[in-house]
Amino acid sequence: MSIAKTYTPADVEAKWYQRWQEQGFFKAKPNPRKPAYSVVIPPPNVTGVLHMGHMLNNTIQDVLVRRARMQGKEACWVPGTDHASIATEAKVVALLKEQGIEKRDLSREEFLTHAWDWKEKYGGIILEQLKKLGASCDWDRTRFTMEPELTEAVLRVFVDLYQKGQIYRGIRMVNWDPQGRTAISDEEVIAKDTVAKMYYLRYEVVGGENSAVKTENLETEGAEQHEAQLSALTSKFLLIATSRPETIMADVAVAVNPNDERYTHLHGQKVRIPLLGREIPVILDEYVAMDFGTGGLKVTPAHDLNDYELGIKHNLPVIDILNDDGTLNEKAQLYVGQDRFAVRKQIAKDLQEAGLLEKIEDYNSVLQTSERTGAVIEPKLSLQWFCKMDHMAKKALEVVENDEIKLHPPKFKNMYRVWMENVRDWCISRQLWWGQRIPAYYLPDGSFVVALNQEQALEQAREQSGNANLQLTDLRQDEDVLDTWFSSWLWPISVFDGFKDPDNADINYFYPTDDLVTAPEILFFWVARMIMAGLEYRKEVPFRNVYLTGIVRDDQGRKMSKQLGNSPDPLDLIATYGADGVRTGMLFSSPAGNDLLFDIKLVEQGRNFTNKLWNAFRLTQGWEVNAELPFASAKAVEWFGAKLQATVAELDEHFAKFRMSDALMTVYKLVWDDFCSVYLEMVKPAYQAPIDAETLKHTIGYLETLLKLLHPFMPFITEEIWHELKERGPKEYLCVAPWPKLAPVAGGAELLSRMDKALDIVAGVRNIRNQKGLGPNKPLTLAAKTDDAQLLQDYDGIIRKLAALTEVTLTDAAPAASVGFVSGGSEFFVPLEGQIDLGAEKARLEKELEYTRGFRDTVLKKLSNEKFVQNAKPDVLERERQKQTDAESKIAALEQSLAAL
RNA sequence: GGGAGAUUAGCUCAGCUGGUUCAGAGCAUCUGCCUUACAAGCAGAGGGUCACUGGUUCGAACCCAGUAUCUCCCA
Repeated sequence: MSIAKTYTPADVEAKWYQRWQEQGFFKAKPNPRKPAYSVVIPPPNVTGVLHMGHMLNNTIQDVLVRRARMQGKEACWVPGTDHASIATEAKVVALLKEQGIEKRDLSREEFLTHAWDWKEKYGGIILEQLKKLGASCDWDRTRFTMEPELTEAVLRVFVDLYQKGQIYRGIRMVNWDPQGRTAISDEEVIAKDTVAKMYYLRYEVVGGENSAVKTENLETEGAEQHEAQLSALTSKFLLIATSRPETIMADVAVAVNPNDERYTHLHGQKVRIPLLGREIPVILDEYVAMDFGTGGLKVTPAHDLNDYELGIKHNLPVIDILNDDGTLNEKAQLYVGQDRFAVRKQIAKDLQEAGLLEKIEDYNSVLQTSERTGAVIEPKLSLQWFCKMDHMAKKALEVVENDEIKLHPPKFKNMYRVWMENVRDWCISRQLWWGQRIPAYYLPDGSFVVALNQEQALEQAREQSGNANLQLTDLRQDEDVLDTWFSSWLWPISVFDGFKDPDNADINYFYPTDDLVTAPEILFFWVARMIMAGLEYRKEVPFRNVYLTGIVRDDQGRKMSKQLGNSPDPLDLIATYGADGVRTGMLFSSPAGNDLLFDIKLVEQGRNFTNKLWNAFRLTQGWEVNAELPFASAKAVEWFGAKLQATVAELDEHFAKFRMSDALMTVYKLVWDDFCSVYLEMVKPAYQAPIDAETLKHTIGYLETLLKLLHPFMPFITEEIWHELKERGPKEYLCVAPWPKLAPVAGGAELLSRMDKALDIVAGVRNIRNQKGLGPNKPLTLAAKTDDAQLLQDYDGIIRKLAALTEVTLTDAAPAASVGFVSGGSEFFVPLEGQIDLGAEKARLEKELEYTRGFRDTVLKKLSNEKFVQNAKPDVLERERQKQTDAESKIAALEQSLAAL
């Protein structure tokens, strides 16, 4: 026998992954004889490399998919990647820059050539890495959100929604990313708390007394005088608080609340913008908060959403002083060409020198930043394309509310509802090149048509303009591309070609998909919108269950990130601990929706578990069979059969509730505790003694069942052992073996509870061994005072073997010089000549007696409570009575033991 | 500022419609073991006023109210 003592995953993982692929086990096609099970991968960005979040997410998907496959479903896991418009473009731009090439020097086509090169080179890395993890995707179905077919789907949807009036073009305040130089959606904005400065600026009142007041005076005078001076000052100046002094050149008004008595004298007046001197009106609006700042608000419609709305209401002009890159343009008149933040510093100085800066205060505010580039977002008015959300959101909310789609854990339902009820129109245009170009074509007269391709656009344009001579060259396609999510929201449909060919066999069979596994942070970005698209284009939800994973954090609770350097390299982990070890390690601590505090110890635990399994297998391979021997382990076999059945039922329940961690723990304990520590110890023959054929047959059968249950979690080692156990047919792989479906064992509950009692006796003996320092193998005997002699008779062999007893006898009284324990209602004694400490033994018994009496008393108290007896359900009452009986017999046993000492 | 969720052993978490076990698991800890499958192991043990304060109930970790702390979402 030469099976390695330690399992080495590296030796087998690549081999089995290759065989599975060769056998085509991961391939799925419509099969009317089988129920479909499908999952679409959340397509990783082509910019990414595998990180711990992918490991968790894809492990969970693989567990679900592998189990479904074993359950006899046509399991289809569709992989693919996402073109990640802004992130990829940024990477390519940076790479070109390193080579000394500027994007602006390239034509669109030239740039895209570079981008595609980049995608071909790096875009598939993550998918290759997922194979190392064991992901059982149908690789033939690998899709890319920007491939021709999926691009066509995107364009079709754009045209269709435009024709339905769901997509429109309009000037709106958008979130502008000056670094990416593109608009981004509301959902891509991250708010960060920050301490900013509040600048108090003096706007000179036109026609007021034009004498500057020195700030120093204000600071040195007393409070009363200060007030007096301040009020004098307000007749000359209006004090305005702003966190963005660099935007004053874009001011078109200042606003005060009409109810604000401090400013009544300013109604109908004008003020001058500091430094610039331009006159702007004082407008009245109840929107202005009187208790914020000074109660005066500068109105800058081009650079603030609220101001923009005020501007519309009061019919104010719009002055946009910012370039796309965040520098000031000539409309600002001052500081032209300088960056907005540089200007902020400079203007504060200049204002100070001009005596127009009253003071600067710290101020807690929220900084809006770009999820993609980290740049501070600039609210910017621009002409963009929008997709209406209200109608689609309403329907997408309904299906989650009525559980047609279930979120796991359900706590996310609340979040989802709030978002769907407050959703705003979706800005879908991006000022980038990498992505699907918006299929809108502008005519020379400035009007436009929307069409699937140039030919159709030309046709429409001729019709619309009445000019039959219009040529393609007269048309100019919109320069912008679509938001990446505008392609990913179609993913569950487009991967099955559901737009090109809405009635094809694949989509009819695999759609709706079953489960989606993703991160809560893209619940709205992606999940909600897939639901919208599904309902819009298939009239059916895209999936039934959404399992939301947590964020992988380090053991200090910090999010894993490259910058912190606190993330292990997943491939190193796999190389060190094996894919199976890593998979189980990740799952050990990942209840649905909770963040996972990654700890290498858990991966170690996973690795140890594979080794445990390996050694259980090794044990069974070391046995020699003697066909002459009678079946020696009937009790053990019978018990484990019942245990297995009960556990499989429990396991299926965990899966049904998407409790992956609990499911894993259930099998873990079944294998380690019940199978290895108990069952194998029961059936294991003495050293070099042979085993009987019947016991071996059952044991191998059980091991095979365990391998099946483990396979979704640990595909590699289980497949390896499966094939080591015996010669298998060419198609006979564990990967496609049927999932155990066990019928309830007659009297199973009774079998389990009887064995529990027997094992409790074993534990009692072992405890005494430990206490007395006797070692595990010193031969002992056991005397029992019990009403259940049958138990001892039935389990005699097991008890003696596991507790290393030479004999178990019945007795009426405690033997002299023995240590006792109580189990169930019975009393047990281990005679120990010369090793008894009478005092200690007495103390121990008394302690237990006191405790048991206390317990009995609480039970009695309950039972003597009339209201309890009246109100409690019969089974509860019955249990309490049982407790009383058990406690009383235990007390009697203890009392006798004490008396016998 | 508005909303949601959480608080149970040293750590990470279960605990279903209140009632099997005067609270469970894994890890960690402690004790003893290199016992012929496994020291990546075996056997055993200790460890909790279920955040706090009230209330409802025969009975509360669980239901209700308030307080404190934390997390997330939205502004």
